Amino acid sequence: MARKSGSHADITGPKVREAALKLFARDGYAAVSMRKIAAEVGVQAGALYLYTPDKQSLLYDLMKVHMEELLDAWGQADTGGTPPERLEAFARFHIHYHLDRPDNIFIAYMELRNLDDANFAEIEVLRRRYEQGLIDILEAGNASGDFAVPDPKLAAMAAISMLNGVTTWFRDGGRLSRETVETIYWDMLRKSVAA
Amino acid sequence: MARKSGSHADITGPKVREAALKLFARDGYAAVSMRKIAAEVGVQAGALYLYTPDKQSLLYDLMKVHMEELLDAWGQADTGGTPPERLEAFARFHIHYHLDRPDNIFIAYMELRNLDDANFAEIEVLRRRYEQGLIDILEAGNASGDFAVPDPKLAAMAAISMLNGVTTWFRDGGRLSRETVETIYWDMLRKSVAA
DNA sequence: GTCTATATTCTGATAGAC
DNA sequence: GTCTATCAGAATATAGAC
Repeated sequence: MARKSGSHADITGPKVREAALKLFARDGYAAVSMRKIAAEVGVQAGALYLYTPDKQSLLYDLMKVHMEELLDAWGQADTGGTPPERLEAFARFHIHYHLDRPDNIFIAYMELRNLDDANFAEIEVLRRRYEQGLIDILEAGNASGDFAVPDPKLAAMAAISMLNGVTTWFRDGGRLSRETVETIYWDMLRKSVAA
Repeated sequence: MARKSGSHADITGPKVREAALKLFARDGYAAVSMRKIAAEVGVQAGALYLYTPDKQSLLYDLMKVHMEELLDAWGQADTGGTPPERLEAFARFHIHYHLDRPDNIFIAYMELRNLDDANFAEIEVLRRRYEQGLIDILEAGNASGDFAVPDPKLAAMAAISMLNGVTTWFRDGGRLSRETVETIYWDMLRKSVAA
């Protein structure tokens, strides 16, 4: 199949989403205009509407793909074992995955309020599913006597908040390596829920 | 001194900042127009410029006042003692203070990117001063043998991230009381840095 | 001190040429 | 598939009446 000259649907589509992700993460959804996204891609504003029905769908699609990929990746990384082993896997997975995708987590946690009601509800389901995975581990650890967590729901929120924070300050090439950071965070989390 | 009828500078000024705080926290700086702030206050858009030179200054003033009050309040709450005592005071203070001012912390942590460069630099100094207070406690605890914190800077970030998270889900009248939440968070933090 | 009116720029989105 | 041109409305901010 010969590619028609001037036809770039297979390239421009992904580039639009990449540009939107980058700019939404950097400046915030509301502060980014369709013209700025177009300029980042290197097309005119009108051309964007070949790839998305509107700006809101662009945000929703980015979030949905991110959450689905996150859930899928954690499903693969969660290879079982004792509750402490699973918790370590979760902590290391979460930090590692998010440090590789700082823009994604930024919009996933900061731009929820810019989703319209129906889209928000759908993303919220996926977000809660991810949280529930951690809650399950904490409850299993309580049952096995490895953990002493008075409220697994609260502890899960606290743990995720703590781990998420790493993306706000970590930079590759800084004072600490990823491996060191991962280990220190895991150590704090381990002690915080220990029996 | 008789008040002139129709003159409300002493009332409207604070109302403008209150309205801006509320709307910036709810919808985000970029999504809030001067017209919406004016509508919330009950005046016309043009009248706002009697109380602020522009929208950016409104955001900056809110952040600056918040950070200065936060630093001042922690200065009062930090009554000394052993490192574990001071850490407990910090944890309880931080949660308590922020649950009372959810809008303030929301903009302080979410709208930093909407400050222009000069304003950002000034707010960042205040933010780091607050963080440094916690780092000092952790270092004192390492020295006294109460804590075993391999990297106090990182641990301070992790702790603040964890504590900040409470504002994203806590609602008065929910499943858990403030006192319970405060105690559970403090317990997790205590264990996470323990020797 | 607040209003109305306005200047100017930008917004999301669409229509039609190529 | 991308462009130019354009619409209708909203944005920040200012000027001048009252």
